[in-house]
Amino acid sequence: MNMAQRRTTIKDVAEAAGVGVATVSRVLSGGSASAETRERVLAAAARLDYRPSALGRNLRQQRSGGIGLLVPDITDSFYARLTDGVLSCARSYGEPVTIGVTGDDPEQEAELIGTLIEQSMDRVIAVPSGDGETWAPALRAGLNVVFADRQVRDDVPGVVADDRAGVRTAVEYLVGLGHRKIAFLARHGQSQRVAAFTDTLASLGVPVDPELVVLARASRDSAYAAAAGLLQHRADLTAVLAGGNMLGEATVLAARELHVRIPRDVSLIMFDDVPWAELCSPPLTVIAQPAQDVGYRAAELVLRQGRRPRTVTLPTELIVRASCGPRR
Amino acid sequence: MNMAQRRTTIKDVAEAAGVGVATVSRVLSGGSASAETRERVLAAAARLDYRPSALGRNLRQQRSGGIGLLVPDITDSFYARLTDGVLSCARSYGEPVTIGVTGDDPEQEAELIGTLIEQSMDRVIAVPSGDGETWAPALRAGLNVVFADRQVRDDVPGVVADDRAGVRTAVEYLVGLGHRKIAFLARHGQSQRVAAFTDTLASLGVPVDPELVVLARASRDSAYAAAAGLLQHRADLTAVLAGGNMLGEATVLAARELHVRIPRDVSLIMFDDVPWAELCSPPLTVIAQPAQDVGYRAAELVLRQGRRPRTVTLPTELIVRASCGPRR
DNA sequence: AAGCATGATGGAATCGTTTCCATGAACATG
DNA sequence: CATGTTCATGGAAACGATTCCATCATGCTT
Repeated sequence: MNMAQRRTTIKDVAEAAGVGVATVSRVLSGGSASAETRERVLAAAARLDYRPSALGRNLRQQRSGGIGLLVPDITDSFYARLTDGVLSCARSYGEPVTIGVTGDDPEQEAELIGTLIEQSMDRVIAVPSGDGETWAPALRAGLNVVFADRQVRDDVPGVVADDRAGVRTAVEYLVGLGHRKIAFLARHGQSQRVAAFTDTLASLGVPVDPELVVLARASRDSAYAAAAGLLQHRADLTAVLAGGNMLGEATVLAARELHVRIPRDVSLIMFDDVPWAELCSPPLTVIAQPAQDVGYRAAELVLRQGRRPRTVTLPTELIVRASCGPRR
Repeated sequence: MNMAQRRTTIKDVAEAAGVGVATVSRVLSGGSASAETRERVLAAAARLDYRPSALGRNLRQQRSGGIGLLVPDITDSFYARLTDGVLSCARSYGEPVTIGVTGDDPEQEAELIGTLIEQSMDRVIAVPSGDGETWAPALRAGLNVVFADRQVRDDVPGVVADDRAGVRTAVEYLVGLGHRKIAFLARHGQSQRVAAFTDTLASLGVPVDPELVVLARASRDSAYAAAAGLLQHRADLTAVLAGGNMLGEATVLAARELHVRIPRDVSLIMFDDVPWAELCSPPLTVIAQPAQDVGYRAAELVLRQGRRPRTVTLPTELIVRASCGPRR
């Protein structure tokens, strides 16, 4: 049997090149060495196909390479794109990324943080669940954290999309079309967006009906229940703003089920531009968020540990397709 | 400033409990110890909030915890769900997962494998790109690999969806509706599916037109180009089988662009059931694949290193919606 | 030519854990 | 009582890297 042979260590290379281990280490990490020695060491390393063990290095240097990434749900297109951004930045630094899904549950999040600490990961990008209190112990332990998509603590740098502006633009657009009874279908914890929603309505002189703000949990079922309930009980509704692609999906589905026509009966704007928004019938008007950029910038922030700005806000964009019409 | 203080080590716990480090290690990993000592150690560990360093452990034990996961594109719903399955299984074992995206490019794949080896990851789940030759060095080095979704080597266990059966069912369904000119829009490397496609046509006595098998690369652009080309140049076409959700998306988009109506002008069946398939207009008939299960089973395989079956094949299912009609 | 600066080099310590082995105590058995 | 057995325990050696420090050779300056 082809048993796993012992991996080649720095010691093997040193022997093969006829030098000490210190010299090998120096040559390989760009320290000073004579041209001849350097060549011998490099040749030996290549010949033996030597790869330094990250374990040994990290143990010695008291810092794990690699960055941890915590997202609520990798299945959600938004977080998948965010993850893609993180990976693409991390790759250019040669840093491995360890990922975990929190299910938007602070308890699971805390458990995952524990795992990361055990791995000596000192750099973490997270879409935080809950109120951010979960992060207090990790921060005290000196963890280098950057929040993405949501900002729940002032003492942690973050990268977010400008959802306040996104909401404002969307609401202005709907009001401009004559809508007055506009519902906001939001996920728990999107208080920023809810605030922007009511603020904008108020500033446009449209009466705010608190019952038209409906909160759902992160699951598909919860989203559907919220959307269906809204469409059923509020026949006076003329427009819906969905606070995420899952909520948008649920709204389209519920509308079809209940024979509510979009945009003829109600107009719909969805947060986050996903590929299927264009395939939908009608194609959905959306507030596009730069999900990949959010991830990329967050990774930059956590890798360049020098200066750390408070919060980076990336622009959103209203993409008008065909799911909104004038008030019926 | 709250500088990152030294982490508490096993030595600290030993001192606090008034025992040797060996005893602490034994107590914490379930070895034998007197009841009184055990209690003292546990108390000290809890008091100091001690977490053993995975780095130290792994270095000593010559095996990195954790499993590596290599997928072509995390943005693709199929691979995202597969990843979700891997994560959910890995979590129940308490194993961290390090993820990398290959872009379906053997070169990037090789680079990522190198990174994993540097991390001393000895367990890897991969959706292999190319012909699997990339994996020869890693296997020789004793890496514990499981393939997912594609099977490109006989000497590596794998978990795949039964795409041959899926293709057969789909083609039989289309032929049953009267279709004769059926195109297969496939990604490079899906030779299994292509073979199943032509075999099924032949067995049903339908003449096989090699020009109706079109290959695209993994990108969105390439998929669109292939779909558009097919619909433009083959006006005699009556049905399309799309070999993946990106190809399906491209077909719907291209059809809409070219004013080809689905299912009136051409019928469409898409591989992989994604959430938006139901939102599409018309809702898409699909071959559902158990993406999450594929990931979960692959993780089980790589974690239970005992017996290793050759290949696990999971069933696919034809879900009939509204994108197929009788031959026009 | 002596003294000094410079630069290459290797030995050894270190990181935090597990695990081998020796030690000693307690206990049972003859 | 002597001897053997069991068991808890702690010291020390690994694991594979980096890095401090001492050593030595070389070249330059005075």
